[in-house]
Amino acid sequence: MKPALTEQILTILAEIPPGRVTTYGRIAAMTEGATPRMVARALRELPSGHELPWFRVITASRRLADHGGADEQRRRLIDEGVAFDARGRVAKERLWP
DNA sequence: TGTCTGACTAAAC
DNA sequence: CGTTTAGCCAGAC
Repeated sequence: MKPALTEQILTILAEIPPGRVTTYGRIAAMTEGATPRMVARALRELPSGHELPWFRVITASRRLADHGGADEQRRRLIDEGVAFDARGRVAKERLWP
């Protein structure tokens, strides 16, 4: 039987390479039926202490989603070498896959 | 069961 | 490029 959507989402999340990013919609499309909102929910529900790269998930317009951890997210991406342009967008070459 | 909400998106201006 | 709008669908109440 197919794994729960949440499990599929987290499995995909764990495969995003360092220095690369992907979008809510792309992750959703890789699962068997999840929607971008479900991906967002899955990230929000992540327990603290996990080691999944939640900060490598951005919006379809390649900006950071609006949430409380956006500042930390931007910092961690920059630490990995992901740059933001003057309008706060990530270069599309950084998209994974 | 009905209504509201949200770490989203695509389309229309 | 920005703002708005409708669609989306699983949780919380």
